[in-house]
Amino acid sequence: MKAFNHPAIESFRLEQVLYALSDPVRLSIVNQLANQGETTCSALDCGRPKSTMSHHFRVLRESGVVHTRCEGTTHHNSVRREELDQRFPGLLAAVLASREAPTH
Amino acid sequence: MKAFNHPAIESFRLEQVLYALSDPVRLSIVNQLANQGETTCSALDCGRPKSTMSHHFRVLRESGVVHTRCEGTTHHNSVRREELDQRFPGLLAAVLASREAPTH
DNA sequence: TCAATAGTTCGACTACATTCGAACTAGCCG
DNA sequence: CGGCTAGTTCGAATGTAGTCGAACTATTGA
Repeated sequence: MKAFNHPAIESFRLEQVLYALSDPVRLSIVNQLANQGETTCSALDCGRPKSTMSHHFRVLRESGVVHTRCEGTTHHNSVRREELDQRFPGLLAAVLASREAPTH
Repeated sequence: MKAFNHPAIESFRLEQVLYALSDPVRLSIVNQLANQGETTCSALDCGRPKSTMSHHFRVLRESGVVHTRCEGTTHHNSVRREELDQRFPGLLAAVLASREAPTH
């Protein structure tokens, strides 16, 4: 398959990134990628069909959050950590650190 | 007017906060509140009718981002800085710091 | 060449968001 | 009381997003 067009850092838009991260499925994807490093689409279990997952990966790619590397028929996804941190310092770290509600 | 029900810190949900901040109008509101401190609804100029602004303030209130204090007929709005920072450390700061694209 | 696998794209459906005008509520002041 | 002002709520119109099955593309391997 052909490679994807990933947006350049300068064209990242804060609203778009926040929107991409505001969906539970996508937030779960990003958390898993952040924990496991590069991961294929099918290795993430979100209990949803491929077409749905593909849609969410596209949203994440187009916002600049995720990079997809094609190798044969498999797609290796990773979080664009350095670039996100350069453009929006501290944002990703804050989001990743805020997964769970505090114990009460 | 009667006071609003503001959610408690424990019930803040990350997705909801990110979603609230992912709208340009609401992001503008939050930025203005962060800069100016407590501000009335009408003091914010977003070029939109009252009903639209009221809707956005409600979204911001219900997500926990904004607190509204009623005094007579005017509503004083402010960002719930300490509580947000307690629940999602660094998130608000990162969002507020990321307003503009870098010079290029 | 044929089948299997990984993932995308398309189309349809449903649900929800944004927007705004109009009507409403509540407090203030003459 | 009557009018003014600040802001909410309602309802309708429009747009957009999430979901999924079905069809498709591309690659690997027998």
